[in-house]
Amino acid sequence: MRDNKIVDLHGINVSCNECSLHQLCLPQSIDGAELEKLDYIIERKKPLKRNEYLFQVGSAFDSIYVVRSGSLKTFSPTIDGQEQVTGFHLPGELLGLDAIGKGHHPCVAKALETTSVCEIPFDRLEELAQELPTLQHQLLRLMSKEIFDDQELMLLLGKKTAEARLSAFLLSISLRFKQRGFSSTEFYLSMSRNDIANYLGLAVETVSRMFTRFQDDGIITAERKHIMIKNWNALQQMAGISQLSEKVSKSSI
Amino acid sequence: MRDNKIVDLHGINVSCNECSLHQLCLPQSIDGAELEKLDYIIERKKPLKRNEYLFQVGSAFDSIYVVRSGSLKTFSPTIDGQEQVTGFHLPGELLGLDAIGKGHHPCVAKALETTSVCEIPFDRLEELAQELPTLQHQLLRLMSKEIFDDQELMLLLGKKTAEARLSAFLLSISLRFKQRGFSSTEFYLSMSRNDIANYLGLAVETVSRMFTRFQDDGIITAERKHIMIKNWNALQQMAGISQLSEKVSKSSI
DNA sequence: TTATAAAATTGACATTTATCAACTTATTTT
DNA sequence: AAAATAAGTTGATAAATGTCAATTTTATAA
Repeated sequence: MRDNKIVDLHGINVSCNECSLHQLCLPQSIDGAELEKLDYIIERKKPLKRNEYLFQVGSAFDSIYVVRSGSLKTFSPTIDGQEQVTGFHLPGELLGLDAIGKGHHPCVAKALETTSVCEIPFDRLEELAQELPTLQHQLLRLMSKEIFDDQELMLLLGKKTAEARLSAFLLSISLRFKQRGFSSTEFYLSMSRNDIANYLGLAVETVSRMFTRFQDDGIITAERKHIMIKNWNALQQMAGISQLSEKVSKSSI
Repeated sequence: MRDNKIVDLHGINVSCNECSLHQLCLPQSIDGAELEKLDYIIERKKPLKRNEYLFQVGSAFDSIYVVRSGSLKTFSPTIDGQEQVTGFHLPGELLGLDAIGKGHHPCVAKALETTSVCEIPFDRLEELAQELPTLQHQLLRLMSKEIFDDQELMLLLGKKTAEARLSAFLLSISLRFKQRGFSSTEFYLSMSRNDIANYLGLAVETVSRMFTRFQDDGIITAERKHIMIKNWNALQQMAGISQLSEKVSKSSI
């Protein structure tokens, strides 16, 4: 998995400068010669096909990754040989930050669709951050955002009812798309119902039933993976989180 | 809350050098003159009494905190005026890392008992990290550990049954005590059953019943807040996580 | 100390959700 | 295109959990 050749995507040299995710990513705060330095250390790997792995449990940590397009899920194996999904990763989001401390990845990252990522060798990033105060600052901000987002998700998983969990999940996905300039009311879920159920600590059947119920109530339309949010307020009401939307929209990261 | 005077605890000047949490904390990787610099910027605040706040939702972020003794819970207000507990913080653990990105605290931190913390002004820490590569490295490691731990907890909250959640919770607390040199088989839970239930997304009554069931099955003894773990394997079995213990014990942070 | 309030436990019951099974609809593969 | 496989949906039922109420225990205040 990790022996993919580095390629110029579609024959062009994709630089941070031209990247649509620039604002969300590390280069946000630097420019000119500094940006070139960062650009230089970033490796752009051959896109992953669906079900290919970016890294495996226990594999050595040496890079963090930014999703450029597509999406991945991360999961941990459980005692009974199942997997437990710990997260979904959309364009502009980082992967691998949980591995810095231990030096190896605590989870598996698997592409949910054709997915391309930027690979940033961490030791070189650290060196660069030592040189460039604004880069260090941005790196710390991004890690803080990761912690914040994780806590947001714990808020989601701490909900008691299936209704509250699924609606909070849909809102969360929706807002993440919005942050990246995509529609927040119409999108495709790249993960299966099974993955969603697993992630939310519910049975697949319960998730399926909730989807049909939300649809019957006119709150969403869900045709397979294609979701449209019809009644945002109702979703928020059910999710029962006061500041989910404000929190995220206030975000300046 | 934030206007507490800075005091020398019990009249002695507690330095990082003498701190029992040294190994877990930021100074781990530095020494001598460098340690003095760090020591200099750290403020040791007057201990918080039970139910006092370390920070409130929306309050300006300018410091991160390390718990020296005692414990705190963090929580977010929900739409219906309730609180949702997002974490418990034991000695040696950091607070406030989720606020760096936004510049204000997204949750409330409240002392569960008499609690003392070290306050580390973040801008000064950033400056110092710019000077000292090993400190930058340690800071990144600690933030990574925070992300890792959060994901561990999402694994916990993703469990379907109350049994699995409570046992995973007890194991998690136990291992955190162990990491800090306390007993992993006998400890006091500083949080109420209500806080535990809230955190785990369960009803208080369910938590209470689980405690009695675990006790009847000889897996633990629980006398109010005093917990003794009698059958570690059974707990692990119920938690259904394969590597919880190994993961944590391998931890070199 | 006594009085009062809060926290924890227990029981009865209603509701929700998981499980099992059947079936339909997509998606791959041959 | 047909066959095979996987994913998703729906129904019936059992099990788990939430809710309500009563009670006991512990903590706090007068």
